[in-house]
Amino acid sequence: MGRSPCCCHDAGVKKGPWTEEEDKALVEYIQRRGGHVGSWRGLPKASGLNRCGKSCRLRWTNYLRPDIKRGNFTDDEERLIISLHAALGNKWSTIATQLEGRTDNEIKNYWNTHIRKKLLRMGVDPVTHQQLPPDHIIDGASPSGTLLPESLLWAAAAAALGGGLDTGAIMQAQLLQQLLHAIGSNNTTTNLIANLAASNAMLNSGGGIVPNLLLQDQMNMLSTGANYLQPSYLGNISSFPEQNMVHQQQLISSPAPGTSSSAGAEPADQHCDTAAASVSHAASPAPVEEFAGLLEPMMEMEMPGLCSLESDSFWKDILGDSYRF
DNA sequence: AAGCTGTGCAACCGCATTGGT
DNA sequence: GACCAATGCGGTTGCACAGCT
Repeated sequence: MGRSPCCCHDAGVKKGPWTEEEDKALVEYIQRRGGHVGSWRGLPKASGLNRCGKSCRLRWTNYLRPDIKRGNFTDDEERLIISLHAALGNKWSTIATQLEGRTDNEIKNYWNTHIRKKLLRMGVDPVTHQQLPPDHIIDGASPSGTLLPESLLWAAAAAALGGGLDTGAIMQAQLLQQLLHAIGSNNTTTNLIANLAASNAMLNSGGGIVPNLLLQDQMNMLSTGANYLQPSYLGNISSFPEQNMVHQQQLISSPAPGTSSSAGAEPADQHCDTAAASVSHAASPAPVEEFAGLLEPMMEMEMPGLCSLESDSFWKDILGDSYRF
């Protein structure tokens, strides 16, 4: 694909930090045009700036735009970033759309300078959001690189969504996580239904994904009841080290995967592994139909808002993908 | 006080993607 | 479908500053 030579390579174009005068010229020019830039490439000439159009765009979108929120990130914002990163990876621009007033560059910087280190300190791989092996925790180096089931699930969800991110879609993906977990664990049907009902009620209770992620009491619910798709360490970010110790102890004392009989109180990550392991060796010819059979008892219950497998191809597609993994 | 080191962040670079012809 | 221009995006760099020795 032919790529045009960038004006940034012109010898006379200024680089480096912007001056107040340049900022003023850029802001005034854009404001004169009612906030509509038109062509960034033509902007420098039209505004009298000796800058690359690309540089102008960056300066505007990352710094000068009037709706940019400055200042420290709140705990809620931090939690949201981690959750979204667990779901989306380094899709900073997509993540930025969920944080009003924050730019992708700002979030990316904050991730690299704060959150990433914090996760490493507590023994969580910032790439996979899974617990690091004990010998990796101290130095925080060399993430496992293994794409774990939760990531695969999210990848499938993201693919099914066509790369878009909307509240309902995330909620569906989260409910799917719950469903897969329920299948993978040795739940009784009653527990399965209770689990699903809990997560479904939670999904239906909020106005959107953001409130669901942010409300502390709901976060507490996650760690004590329903296995929602939040990294388990999100329950209380301020006590990462303490939580890590508890988690380590759980890992040491917990029975081998697949032998757990408790339904709800364990970290979602572990359950996800179990669920996916169960799912992955399910060599049945028609996993989606089999799954539909599991759901049959629930269909007699009142679960408003829970989509049906017959009517929602979203579920079929993702489940199919998940089984293929 | 001077030098060194680590940190945070704005800005840059280059590939990917999109849209028009 | 091929080509090109423009923009979007994520990784990386480099500078300013603070803290430490």
